[in-house]
Amino acid sequence: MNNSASTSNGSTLHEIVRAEISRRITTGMYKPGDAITSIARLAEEFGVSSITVKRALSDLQSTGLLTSIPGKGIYVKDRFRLVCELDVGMSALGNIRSLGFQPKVQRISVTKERIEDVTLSVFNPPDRLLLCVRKVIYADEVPIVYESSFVPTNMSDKIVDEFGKRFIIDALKRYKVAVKEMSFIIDAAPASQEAQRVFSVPNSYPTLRRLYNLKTSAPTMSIVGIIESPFDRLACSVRPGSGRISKMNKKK
Amino acid sequence: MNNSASTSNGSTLHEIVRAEISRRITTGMYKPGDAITSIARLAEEFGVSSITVKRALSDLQSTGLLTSIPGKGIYVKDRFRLVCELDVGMSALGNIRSLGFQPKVQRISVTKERIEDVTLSVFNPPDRLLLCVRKVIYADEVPIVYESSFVPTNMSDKIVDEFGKRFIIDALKRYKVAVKEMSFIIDAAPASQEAQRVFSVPNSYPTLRRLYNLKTSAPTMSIVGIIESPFDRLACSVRPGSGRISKMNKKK
DNA sequence: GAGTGGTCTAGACCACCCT
DNA sequence: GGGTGGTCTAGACCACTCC
Repeated sequence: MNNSASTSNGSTLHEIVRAEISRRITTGMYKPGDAITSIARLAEEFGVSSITVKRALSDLQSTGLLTSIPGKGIYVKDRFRLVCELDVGMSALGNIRSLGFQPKVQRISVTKERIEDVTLSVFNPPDRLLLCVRKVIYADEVPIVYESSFVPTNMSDKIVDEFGKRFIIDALKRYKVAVKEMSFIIDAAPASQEAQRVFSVPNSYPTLRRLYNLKTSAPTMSIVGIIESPFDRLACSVRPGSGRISKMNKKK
Repeated sequence: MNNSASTSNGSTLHEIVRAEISRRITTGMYKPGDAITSIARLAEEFGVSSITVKRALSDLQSTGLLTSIPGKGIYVKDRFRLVCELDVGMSALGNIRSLGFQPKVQRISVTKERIEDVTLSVFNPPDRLLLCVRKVIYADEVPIVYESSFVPTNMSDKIVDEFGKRFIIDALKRYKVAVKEMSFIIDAAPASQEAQRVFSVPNSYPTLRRLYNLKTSAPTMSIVGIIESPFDRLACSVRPGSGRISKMNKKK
């Protein structure tokens, strides 16, 4: 390549190309929303094969810097991320709005199915047919959340209908259902197949997940679910209660 | 391919191959620790080019199912994940031990540097030279945590030395430094360059991160840092204080 | 030396978008 | 029709491991 050594020492060609494109993004030469130079041009410019450029750009899509639209070009992604408190993380609609974004909820499906996702088994959910509500939440038309929630089949239709319109917690609140207990597991994971479609991200795209288990009284029931978000669109803030700090390391 | 339609309908060839290999792992035909059939053999078996097989296997490495050792073969990864409470998440050594794993801490480096990572800027850290302690924590010789912590340069050498041997919180505790305040941001992110080396994972591998900000009294200081873990090795459990649930949705 | 995974290339084909 | 990204292929080369 004519751009000798340029940025960062990645030994391989596609690493060098990746670093250079990455540099052009961070320095603002390629701006968010813009299409970058086409693969063919880049291959010519760098003096490498087009496949090597494709490899570099593919990696940059996996790391969230670029996104491609087949037939059009490869674009620099907008860079904004919401940070929401975990406590209200499940009722982030107000949170989204207060941050200056326009929230939107779109129900994907309401089905009856068994829980197959193994990660939810940490909550020991019932192994029977449950009502599954799936929805997507947008901020300014950008999808930031994909949620699947599992509720008992005898749940009132009215409440289930609400589930598709807002976060579970909000829906329960509207119907005065008291939440008795609530636990979370937070983890990261490659985007699920559905999430890949919804978020337009490639196979191994990192996502932040919140798995939850709610227990309500009056009526008594257990609700579990998964909230999945692209890593570059949402983060959680947590401020452990100060009382807990002193309890730390009490194990065994 | 002779294995007609096999599993899951991915339209493209490498998706079909990926699904089939994935199936062989989940059904136990390829077992954790085992080497899978070589690329050349798979290409022959499926009747596709070796590059297509490589693509499929590469994707499976990105999703944590496989790991490769150049010159030897491609192996099925062991599947175990620690779930630790966020409160004690930073002093997980006892946690690791109580789960039946042998913990080990390895100090990587102690340097003086400015904070460059933009994600830490949410904590408004001081923009001056800080002491940076980097370390890796293992469970049964498997690296599960890569931590970078930034402390004031006037920190006592003895304490800094402790930082390299245990979690920050534990080190402070040992020296009776009181933690006044503590806040976390939890997010996901593609593995950083150093994490890729430490964890032997590819470029876009999903990791779970805990960014923290500690404020201590006697002496008064601010400590920030990042804890990075492979998504398939660690998750966090959080149980919001029950008092907080009632406060939910109070926004605006 | 045979086998392995990883990189790189040249070139073909397709589906798509925009005139 | 010309440009774009995405898939697939055949084949070459390298560094590595194991015997």
